[in-house]
Formats: sequence, C-alpha cells, structure tokens
Amino acid sequence: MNVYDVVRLIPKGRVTSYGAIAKYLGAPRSSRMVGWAMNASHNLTDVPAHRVVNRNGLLTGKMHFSDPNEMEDRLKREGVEIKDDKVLDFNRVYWDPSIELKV
DNA sequence: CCATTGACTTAAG
DNA sequence: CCTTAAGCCAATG
Repeated sequence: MNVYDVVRLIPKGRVTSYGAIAKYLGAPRSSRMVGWAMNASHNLTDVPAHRVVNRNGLLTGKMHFSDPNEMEDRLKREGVEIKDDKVLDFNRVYWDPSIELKV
C-alpha cells in the first residue's frame, strides 16, 4: 500500500488530508512526504491529487497542477463546494482512510 | 555531510 | 477555524 493507492481510493466528492493518508500508511509524522510523493504523482494519470488537501481543507497544492484552477474545478464538479481555495463544510466531505478503510 | 526547503501537523493563544 | 512557533522526514544544493 502506498500513497497513490490510498488517494485512488478516495470516493468521489470527498477529500482527505495528507496527514490522514500518512497516518493510514503508518507514518503520522510524514505528512510532508505524502505531499512530496504527490508531487511526483504528476506522471500518473489515475491519481486524483485534487482530492487531497491539508488539514484545514485548504487547496494548498492547487498551484502545482498544470492549471491551478483545475483542482477546485474538479472538486466542484464532484459536488465539493470551494470558496477562497478552501473546502466548505470540510468536516462533512472529509474522508479519513484510517476510519473509512478501517480494517 | 551540513544547510535549506517544502502539496504538512500539532499545540498554544 | 485564525495566527505563531516548533517539529518532522526526505530530497536537493
């Protein structure tokens, strides 16, 4: 199991945080590495990096997309409301793998 | 090998 | 959820 696998498992219209993924992978303190790993995920096509935001629901990585607007646009298309580069009603759309994917 | 940097998190105010 | 400070881990210079 790696970062990309978890990201791929994120349901449509839901988002999660780097820390949550890191935690699920057994490295709760390696949230930055998750983000770093995502940076390398540009080569992969089926990795919905736009569904991964920081713990505040802020679209921190939007600028790393080919087009920054694409991230929030995709999320909006999935039913996630975005305002000021942040996910509205975050606690509702938040999808924690360590809970939802719980063994 | 040491220093800097970063798609981050947590704690305290 | 806003701000500031400190911690973390890996890649890069």
